[in-house]
Amino acid sequence: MRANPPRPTDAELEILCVLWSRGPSTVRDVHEVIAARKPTQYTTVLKQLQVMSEKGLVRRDESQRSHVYQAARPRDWTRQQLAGDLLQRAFEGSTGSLVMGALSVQKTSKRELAELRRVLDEYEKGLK
Amino acid sequence: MRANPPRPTDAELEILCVLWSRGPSTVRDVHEVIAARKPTQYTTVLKQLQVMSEKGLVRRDESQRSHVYQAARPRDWTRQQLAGDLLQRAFEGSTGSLVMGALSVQKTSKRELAELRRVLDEYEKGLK
DNA sequence: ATCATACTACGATGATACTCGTACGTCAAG
DNA sequence: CTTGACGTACGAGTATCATCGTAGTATGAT
Repeated sequence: MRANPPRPTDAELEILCVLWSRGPSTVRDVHEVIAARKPTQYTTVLKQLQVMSEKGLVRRDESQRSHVYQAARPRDWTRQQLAGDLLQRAFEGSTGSLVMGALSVQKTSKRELAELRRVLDEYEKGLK
Repeated sequence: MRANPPRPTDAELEILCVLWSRGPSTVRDVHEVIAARKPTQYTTVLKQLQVMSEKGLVRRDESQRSHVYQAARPRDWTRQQLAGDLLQRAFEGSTGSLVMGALSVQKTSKRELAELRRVLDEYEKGLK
């Protein structure tokens, strides 16, 4: 149970996504979702969640026979960490470059572009 | 020398950044830059570069006694890969969320915001 | 020729990630 | 009370990452 959790690994992030979308879940719940995409043993997910609990990435409620796990940090907070981390490691802190990179890899529709402008406006409003 | 190189690890990315900024470099060149930030042995950088060469992340010119390394892929291409990868793994492919995350972690100035709008405009122009 | 310097090659080590099998406990139905 | 279904705990195997020490080779200066 470390105080501030480390950057989640690939497998851990996949599990976190499930928890974020489903809310508090049992191992069985998570396993069903994961195994649907890629053949995975139940105990693999279990072990993963135990480790994640150790790291402080998830919280565990043991009051039930089937323990219930939930993400320790909200989705947007974690996303922010990951974006900031990549920003530092690969983009020299240049937000513009990151945005450009994201735009060019994913075909972004006109609608989404408008949405992005709205995001910028909103952000600027909260700035001053 | 794998055909399409895998996602670079943290240490590898750090070295790639040096190569991108310096251009073709010897191990010594790279080591000097790396060691300035964090105490690191020469042979660590050497080994790293050998492995990266094996993976196809860098190319090696052995014609000189001191081998000369250069990044196998251009900076922007790699950045795009990384952004796209994160986009898929953590942001459900939503560019808007990624941008939002990037904005909120790094204090972005008004000037940069204007720059970002320009980036959006330019991207849209090339779209239709 | 000898010697110090600079360079590459490579094995070893410890840490972490990921996966799975096995052991074991609990509980309800028969 | 036995059995089967379901749950957790945990050790172990394999792979990758990151770091470094040692060995050996080439080069240039004395």
